[in-house]
Amino acid sequence: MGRPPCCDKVGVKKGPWTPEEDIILVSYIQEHGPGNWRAVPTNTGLMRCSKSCRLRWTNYLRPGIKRGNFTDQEEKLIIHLQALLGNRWAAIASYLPERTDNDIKNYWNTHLKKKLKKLETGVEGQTSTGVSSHNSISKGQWERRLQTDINTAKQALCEALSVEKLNCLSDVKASTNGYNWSTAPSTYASSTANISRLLEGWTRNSTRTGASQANSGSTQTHDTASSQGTPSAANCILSPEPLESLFGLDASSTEASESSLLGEERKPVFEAQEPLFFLESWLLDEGVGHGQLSLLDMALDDAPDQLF
DNA sequence: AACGCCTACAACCGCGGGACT
DNA sequence: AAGTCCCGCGGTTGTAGGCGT
Repeated sequence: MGRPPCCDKVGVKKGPWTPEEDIILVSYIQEHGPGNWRAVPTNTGLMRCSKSCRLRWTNYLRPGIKRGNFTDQEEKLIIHLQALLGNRWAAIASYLPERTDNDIKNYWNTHLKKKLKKLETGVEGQTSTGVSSHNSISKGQWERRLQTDINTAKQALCEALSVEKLNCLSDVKASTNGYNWSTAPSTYASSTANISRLLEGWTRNSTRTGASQANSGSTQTHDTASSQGTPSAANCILSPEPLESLFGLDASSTEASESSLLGEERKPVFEAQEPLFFLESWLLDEGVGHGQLSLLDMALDDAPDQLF
């Protein structure tokens, strides 16, 4: 019954990865493609558990990852999405194809949380309107608060998009059609820069062979999202889904959205499947700052096409 | 110059869902 | 059908580097 056990925990190395380990891992993935993580330690001789290998790949070595400072636009987008989705970092990361969920999570915990806290205490004095404070307030209050959060975030997002829209879109497109090494910041660790060079050849090959390759290259770089039935942002950009599937507005998901609005937990009001251009459409069509239709309304309405 | 505190981020841990046998 | 395991996710921790005193 079942499968053989995962990597035995005896002799498993922990702690920071060395450049040598990185190269071994990258070389292996270059040859076999990501996935089947259980086989990685045994086949490479790495004294790491499969989980650790996967984590190292997805959070650090994977091509197409943008490192370094978050832009204002990214920051605002994260704030906005966090207000909408809660701490669903993987879902949020699907809107920022060049950032990993771990990165976003860290950035939220270290920067944005404090930033928002400061703003709250500064602007609103003693009242706390934090995104996580809804547990202590009534449902009606929470809904109104969420509405305010969304409107505020929406305005910020619009500002960000209007300023950096072109850059953003070109970056996103470039990174989805091929790995955008030109955006890699200079602060990227020298060891991984070497690995980047190593990968460069591989990614060129991968993008050349393109989408027909089911198990390697660009189609695998976002396997985290796609393997869970949640198309990555890259996939969404390249092949937009019908609206119904984007918003999950079949009976079950609408029900889920409604229950999320009334429930204890902050859940997404739409499935995290469509990236920036959905948000842009939403902003541009609606008119920011004075739009009366919110995402809450969207979720409650059964007519998604009225948004566009 | 040395020390201690703070910040940022890489990595680990535990859990849940789904796949596999 | 049931047991087992893999994979991915979110929360948390450990540590290195930066900064102020």
